[in-house]
Amino acid sequence: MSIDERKERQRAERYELILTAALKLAEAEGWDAVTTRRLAGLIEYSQPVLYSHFKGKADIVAAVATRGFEELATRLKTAATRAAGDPDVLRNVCAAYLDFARSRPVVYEAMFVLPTKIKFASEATPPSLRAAFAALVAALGPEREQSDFLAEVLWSALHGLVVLAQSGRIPAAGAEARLSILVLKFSSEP
Amino acid sequence: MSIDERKERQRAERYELILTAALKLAEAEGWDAVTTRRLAGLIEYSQPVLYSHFKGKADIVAAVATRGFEELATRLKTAATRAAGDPDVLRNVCAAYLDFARSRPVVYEAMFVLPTKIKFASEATPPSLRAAFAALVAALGPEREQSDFLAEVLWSALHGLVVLAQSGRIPAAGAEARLSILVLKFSSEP
DNA sequence: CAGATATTCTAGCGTCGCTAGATTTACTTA
DNA sequence: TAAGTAAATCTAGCGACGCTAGAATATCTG
Repeated sequence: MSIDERKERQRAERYELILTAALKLAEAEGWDAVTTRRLAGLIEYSQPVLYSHFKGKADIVAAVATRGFEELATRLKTAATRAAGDPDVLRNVCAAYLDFARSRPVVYEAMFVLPTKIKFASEATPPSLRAAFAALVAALGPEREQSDFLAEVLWSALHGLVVLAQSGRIPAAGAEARLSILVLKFSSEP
Repeated sequence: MSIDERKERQRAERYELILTAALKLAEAEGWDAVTTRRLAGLIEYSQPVLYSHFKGKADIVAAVATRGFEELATRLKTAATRAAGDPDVLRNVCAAYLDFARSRPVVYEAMFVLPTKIKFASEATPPSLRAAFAALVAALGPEREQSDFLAEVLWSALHGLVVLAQSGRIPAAGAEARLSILVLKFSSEP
């Protein structure tokens, strides 16, 4: 059965090839440029091969997004532990979120902007996504009332800052000042 | 020159016809369903007629968005004056923002989500958009330091709540609770 | 009514996501 | 090793997209 194993391995490699090609192309020219034809050209296979790995273009984007959830969760957890106990935990975690969005804009877009079938806030939510959200909750400090709602509002603010900045709707300058304001508002006990 | 006036009037009517058809179609089936072909069919003219009024599809969306800015500005100003002096100004204005987004989701999408060439935070920013932002600034109370940054963070939070809810990324339930938290955080002096 | 001008339409270009069916490649068996 | 089968891959094409050149029609002017 070693032949089948090799085939399986080669398929997995080609799967990776597709994902990295999609990511590189999106990073270079945006998700609009990621067409099935160009992707097929990049991996040097014909279009239908893509469909033997993914259900369609949306599925490829979703796969990139899923990896993004893992990276974001890791980053947030790292930021939280590095500043554990510190009064700046919240600031560190928020900064990590914003840094992630800044450093991987197209991945962020795949995760949180493009239409997706990935389930949020349900049983089918990917574990990495739950973990990322849990990191936000934790950063807000010890169990308060309605800490889930609180975390959702914080997340909304962070997400708003990211997308409004990415689409040029708020100026790039002043990001630090906005972060400070946000942290101030959310760390002070009412 | 009355003939030319009639022609001008008819052109203006057809312009309106296009915009209302686009809006209705978007409301019924989403912006993806708004194609130049379907739009042409709805107004009972051929496709190229659309291009004698608008530079392209994006231009039509932008026109819908521009009207949305006016409506939003009006709503926010009304909410502000109705509760003037009241300690609940902020809550009222935020609620008005969220209500607008809830009641006109596709218009909101055209304004703040879909890619657009409309300029934000620049000299070319439409007056209605500036007015809407000014209403947010005003709702935050008398001149504080960095009130523009503060308003931008508030706006980000509101926008985040809207888009994450609209895309199913945070649950529909609990909107009231989140609004309360947001207002609490932004109204308390640090 | 004839000619000029403005308006509208037909038809088509190149692109998209996606897929049926032909073809080639790889493996199995006699 | 050769023939036959199964798996993998490709060619070619469908219908829809935004957009436009140039033909056809309607409208106005002299």
